[in-house]
Formats: sequence, structure tokens, C-alpha cells
Amino acid sequence: MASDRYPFQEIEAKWQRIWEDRKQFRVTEDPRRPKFYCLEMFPYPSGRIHMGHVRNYAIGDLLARYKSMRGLNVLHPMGWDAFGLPAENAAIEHGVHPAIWTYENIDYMRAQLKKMGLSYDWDREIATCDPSYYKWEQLIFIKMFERGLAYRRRSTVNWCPSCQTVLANEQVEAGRCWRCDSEVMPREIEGWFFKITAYAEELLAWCDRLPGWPERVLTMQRNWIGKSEGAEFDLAVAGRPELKIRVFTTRPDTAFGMTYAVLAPEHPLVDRLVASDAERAAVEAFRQEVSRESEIERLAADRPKRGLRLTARVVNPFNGAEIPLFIANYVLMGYGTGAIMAVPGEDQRDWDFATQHGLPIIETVKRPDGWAGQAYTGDGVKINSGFLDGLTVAEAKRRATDWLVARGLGEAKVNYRLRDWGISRQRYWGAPIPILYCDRCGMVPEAEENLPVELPRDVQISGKGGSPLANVASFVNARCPRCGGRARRDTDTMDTFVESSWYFLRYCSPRYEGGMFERAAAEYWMPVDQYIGGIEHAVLHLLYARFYTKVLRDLGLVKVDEPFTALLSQGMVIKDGAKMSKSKGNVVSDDYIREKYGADTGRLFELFAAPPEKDLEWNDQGIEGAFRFLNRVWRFTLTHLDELRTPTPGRVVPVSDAARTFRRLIHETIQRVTDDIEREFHFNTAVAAIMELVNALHGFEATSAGTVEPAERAALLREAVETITLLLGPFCPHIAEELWSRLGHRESVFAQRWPTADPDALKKTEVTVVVQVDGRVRGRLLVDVDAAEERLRQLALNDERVSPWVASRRVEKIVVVPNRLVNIVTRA
RNA sequence: GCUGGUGUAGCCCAAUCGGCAGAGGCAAUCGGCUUAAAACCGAUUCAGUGUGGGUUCGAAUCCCUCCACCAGCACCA
Repeated sequence: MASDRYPFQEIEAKWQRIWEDRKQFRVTEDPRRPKFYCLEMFPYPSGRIHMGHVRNYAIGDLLARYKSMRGLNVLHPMGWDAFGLPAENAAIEHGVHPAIWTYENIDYMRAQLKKMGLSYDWDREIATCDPSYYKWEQLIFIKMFERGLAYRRRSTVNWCPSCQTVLANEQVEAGRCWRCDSEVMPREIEGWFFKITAYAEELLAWCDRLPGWPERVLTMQRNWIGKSEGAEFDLAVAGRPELKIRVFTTRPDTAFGMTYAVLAPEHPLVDRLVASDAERAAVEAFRQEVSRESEIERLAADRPKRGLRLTARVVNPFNGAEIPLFIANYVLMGYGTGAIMAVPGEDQRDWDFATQHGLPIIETVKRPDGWAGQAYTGDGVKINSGFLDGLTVAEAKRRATDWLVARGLGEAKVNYRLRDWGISRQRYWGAPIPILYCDRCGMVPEAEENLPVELPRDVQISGKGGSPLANVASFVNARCPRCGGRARRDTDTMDTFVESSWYFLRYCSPRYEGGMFERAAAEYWMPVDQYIGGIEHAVLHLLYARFYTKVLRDLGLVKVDEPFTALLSQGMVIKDGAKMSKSKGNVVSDDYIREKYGADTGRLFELFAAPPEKDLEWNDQGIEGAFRFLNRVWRFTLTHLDELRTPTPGRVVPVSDAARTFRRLIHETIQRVTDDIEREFHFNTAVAAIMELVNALHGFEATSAGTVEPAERAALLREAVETITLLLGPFCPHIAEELWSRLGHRESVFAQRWPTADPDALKKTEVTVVVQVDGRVRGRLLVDVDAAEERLRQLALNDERVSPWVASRRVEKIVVVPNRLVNIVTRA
């Protein structure tokens, strides 16, 4: 049994050892050669590599090896996103220190990756939990702090009760924690923010300048940034000249349709507007009611709009009308000014509220004929709008804004949905925030020479009640770097997305001690030419990394505007209808597949089963097929080794038709595989093309024995097998190396140039032209390439399989597509 | 509800500019090899492209309608 299968275990171990001994994938900057930076998203060391990881790394490895064979100087590093909550949970559950748990996992997973035969430069391996890594992150934090890009404030944040920590907006999915799926609660807390909103416009603008990114991801980022243009202006409170309410609107043209205004319940002005104790009590009760709603309920678009009418009234500056003022749950404090003008005629939300509360509705845009809807948001001619009447919506927006500006009442304004990135985490296993609180000097950054602020090892982790660091006296109690007096350290740690926002830069010079990275190295390698990872980071990591890169650029550290030139978002690996995960118990382990079929087979299957951007349904039979294919290639090569190794002179010039046809297929395959990899990452069709060639190789071998000259036959078999081996290299590196060496080569297959198609071999002398009658195929013609249209027309009409279909009918017209088809259009 | 994507053979997937619906794999069936089976080798079957319409000599491909599934966003004024 075992003898039937190629000895993958032996081969894989052998070549992994050789690659390691030769340091084959170690790279250095080489200004004479064009570079290619190929990067896969580094993993969190959760324990074991599974087939979802394998897919990611197989794609990256294929590209890295392919680009290298194309002559590029390829940087292909790997490391560990090593800070994170699971390490702390392990500590709570099993009493293991997070550091020990993490490093043990790293050791195991590194061994797994090595057994996959991935072409990493392991000398560049990094782990983000290493103080020599996060030291630089702390330095940048201080520089950001000095420039106001990192700031501390008290605010309502997303609190995950299960993770016992704060989440950034990006880390909340439909009201639930992105990691543990618990319902997120609002909580007032003091914490650190990165001012990503300062880059909102640039992050958005560059979405149009990243042609190598999937449109899907760019759309998600654009939506997340959520730019909206409009105007801001003041509503005067009737009888209270000292009070003004600032509102934001994207539809200043509809201001004449304003029939009431609304404040967010927690708007600070509300307290000054209440006229009596009774009203104050009512407001309090309303606020209580609203705050009891959970995050999930708040997010439901169809939840009832609740509101409370205040006694205060406001004045519409456009027409002087005095209108009622409400507080309502559908206006959010966190967006715009926390206050709106309500125009039920042209806004559905206002329409809903107005009809519920019996408020008037004024139409300010002429409805199209037959309009039967509620609020109308389309274009049209302005009506009931004073000086705006007769204008289009777009014109009226401009004129209304100009009118506000001219009177000093307001201004044009752009708002973004994007909020600043909250980075404080009330947890232990992360990078400490390098800030101290001095009794005398206040908030002070740690001095540069004192970095890194190291995470203390000795700590009690209970999983409850604030940051574990707060209980470590030796950590908390420190000296003020400014005055030398007593100071307390900040006891929060940074969001782990901060580490992954710059690891690609650290890879450029991972052992550099003079800074985050060596300038020359980063200038040579950056940006990443091809980034590969899962779609789940479409907004999170990918937006943060873009932001952080721009910050570093503005600090004068890097020259690039964007970190990733091209992005490939690979689909998930699915089993039994769900993403592989421990909790679902549907994980296919890498170890199991590798031991049963070998690393090459596992990689081949995942590259072959579906195009990379699609989800891949795991299939036990499919992997058998991939394995069978490799065995087929192996067996053919070994059984024909004598013939394959007979020396043949130089280039093959086939004489027989069978040989010429076969050689053309060899070179067509080179062309197809190259195109498939370059054009759209269609690795599945590339594999199919190689399989087709292998099938044809078997056919040629069987039929050419007596009919083709032995020397010609041997030369062609050799050309075919060598081509197959070279093409297979990036997909299945171990078996390719072994076959290459057995064919008599001493150099690594990866030291070879990627094959290019011989134009002579591709030339065709004859083509099959299809003959259709009224669009239906009725015959075929074998003709010389580029045969004249007139000749094709005659041949088609005279073809014996075609003529019966034409005989009794009148030929109306004949469409000729050279080298393709002839379509005879007839009429009765 | 909005936006994007996908729908092709029993299954996973191809089809470049609108030009023969099928490259590859899986499964099934038959044959060869074998004392037999597995493995292996060879062959065969199977869809008219989610629905309905339109444009065209010709549509999986372009346009419109509807359906299903997936993903993202969802009181953002």
C-alpha cells in the first residue's frame, strides 16, 4: 500500500532541511534588483494552525516563489500577533502565565509552518509581545501625544462585559463584541484615543487610488468613513437670546420645511432649557428610559421613535417661524452636533416622528406625478421655500448655505461617521501606555531613554474589575521623568490592533535597535506589493494600518502614503456550512492533513478547489484527488527516468504532427499558468491547466511509441516533464524540488527562471471554424489560419453537413468571424 | 430597507472581446490489470447556464423584471 504512494514525508523533511541549511530564503536589500514585498497577515498564536491559515499562507508562498523565479528580490516574512485576550483567558482557566502560553503556542505553530515548507526568511521572525518590539510603539505613542494625535478623554465607550474591556467602534459588530459575541454596553470611562478622524479625508481620498485593492473592501472602508457634506447653523431659542442650538444638515435646501427641531437626550443644552422642576423630572425620566435600551435595541432601525416635547421653542432663521423643540431617541449625541432641524416632508425619520406626534408636514420639493410615498428624498423643483423656489435641489443647497454664511448664521460643513480610535484596554496582556500621572506635573510621557515601559511579569489575573496592572505596586509607583517626584503609571494597555498597524515596517529590519526600523531598509522594501488576508479585516486592521502609516509619514519616518499596494482578500474555509472554529468543532487540523497526504497535497487542494477570493468548502474527496494527481506526476517521472535523462541536443524542433501538437500544448500551458497567476490570481485554473498537460503527457507517451522518432519523443517528454516540474514549483515546492533533482539537476528548482512560452511552438497552421445556420452549429471546417472570408463563406456553403439546412431556404446574410465561425442566416 | 457579490452537470468549479456551453477535479457507471480486492490505467453518462422578458446573425456573457443565497451597512440628520 505505502509503496503506491509517493514518499512525501521523506521528501518534505529532506527539502525543508536543505532549504534551512542553505538559508535559501534569506534576503537582503539589493538596489540592483527590483524588489517584491509579499506579505500574509500574521497569525495570532492561538494554538494550532488549521486549514484556514493554510489557505492564506499557500497563496502567499505561491506568489513569493513565483515572483522570485521571475527574477524579483522577494521579501517574505512571518511573525506573531502575540498580544491578546486569549492568552489571559488561558491564564485564568489553567493558571498558565500568558507569556508562557503564548510562547509555547508560537513554538508549536512555527514548527507547523516549517512543515508546510513556506519560503519565509525566518531570520526576520518577530513577536509583538517582545519588549524590543513594543518599545517603538511606545515611542510613537509619545510622539503622537506630543502632536495631539493621541489624547485622553472621558467618554461613553463600548464595554464588553465578558472581555471586561473597552472596544473601538470598529470592533463592535451589530451591537456585539467582534471577538466573543457578547452584547456591548455603553459605559462612561476615561481612556486614550488616536485621532484617526484627522485623517478621515485622506483615508477616503486614497480609496480611489488603490487599484490593487478589491472594490468590496474599498466600499466597506468608504462606508465606514461615511463622509457627508452639508451645513451647520444656529437656531435661536425663542425668548432666550443667549441660547443657540447648532444643527447639522445635509439638506440645507429643505430648511423652509422645518416644522420642529430635536436634541439628543443627553445634549448638554437640555439642562439649561428646562423651565421647571416638573420638566426637569420629565427629562430625567425620559433619559432613564432611553438609556435602558440596550445597544441591540438602539440599532434596530424599526424601533419606535420616542420623544419628549420641551416647553422651549426655537426659531427657524429662514422664515422666522417659531417651532416646537423635542428631545428624542432617534437623534444621537455622537454624530454632527447632536441636534437636528426636522423636515418631515423630505426625511423619512422625521416623517415617522411627525406623524406619530401630530406635527405639520411641509413639502419643499415638487413631487413627481403619481407620487404616493411618504417623505420624498429625490430631486425636483423647490417649492414653499421663499428665495429658493424654482431651483433644483443641488442649486438650492448651495444658495441656502451661501445665505447662512452671508448672515453669519452658519457655514458649509463636512461630517464623518468615523470616530476616533479608542485604544485603552483594561487588560494585562498588551503594550503598556507610556504615560505617568505626577502629583506636581500632571500627565507626563515617559522619557525616551526609559523605554520600553516593560510589562511586569508578576501579576494576578482574575478577569474581573479593571486592569490587572493597577494592583502591581512596583509597576504603578514610579518617578516622574520631568521632576523626579512621585508618579503613577497609566495601567491600561494598548489595543492589540496597534501592534499590527506597523509590523510590516518592522520586518524590513527586524533586529534594528536604533529605532522602529532602519530608514534605508524601509525605503527599499516598502510598500508591501502584495498583501494577503481574510476579509474579516476589511475595516479593522486595514483601516488602522493605513492610518498609522500616514501618521508615521507625517512624523517623517516613512515616505509611503499607503502601506499596501495590492490586497488579496481570500475567502474563508468552510466546513459543514460554517467557518472553521474551535467552538463549532469543525476544524480540520493542518497536522492531520500533512501526516496523511503531505504538505504539498494540502496546499494544492486549497489552491485548486476554488478561486482565492471565494469561500472554499472543505471536501475530503477533493483532497484525495489532489493527492492522486501528485502521485500521477511522480509515477510518470520515475518510470520514465531513463528515457527522460537521455541527453538531448539543445532545442526541440518537432517534425511530426503529433509532436508539434503536443509541444504546442506544453507552451500553451506555460502561457496559461503564467496568465492565471498574474492576471487575476486564478490559481485554480492554473492547476487545471497543469493537470491537462499531465493528461496529455500520458496520451502522448502512449501513442508516440511507434510513430514518433525516439530522439524527438525523448526530447519532448523531457521538455514536458521539466515544464510541469517548474510550473508546479510554487504550488507544491517539495515534490518539485525532488523531481527536479531526480531529472539530473543540481541546482534548486527555485533557482531556475520561470519558463516562458516559445512563440514558434505556439504558432498554429490550421484552425477549426464552426459553421452555424441561424445560430445553430451544423458543421466544422478545418482550414488554414487566417483563411480569407470569401473562402470560408464558400467552404461553409458547400459543406455537406451544412447544405441540407440551407437548401430549401434563402440565404439572407453570412456573418464571418475569421478563425472562429461562419453563421449563415436564412429565411424561408 | 440600502449597497455589493454569487447563482452553469449529482458536487466543487471553467468558459479572455458577445462566437462550438466544458478545461480540471470529485462522485457514478463500464472496461482493462488482478486468483480477488485495493491501487492504478482507459472510457462513458450527466446541464442549456436561478426566473421572465429585451437587444443581436448569435447571449452564461449586454439591458430590464423578479427569485434565492451570502456579505457589509443600517435612525449618521
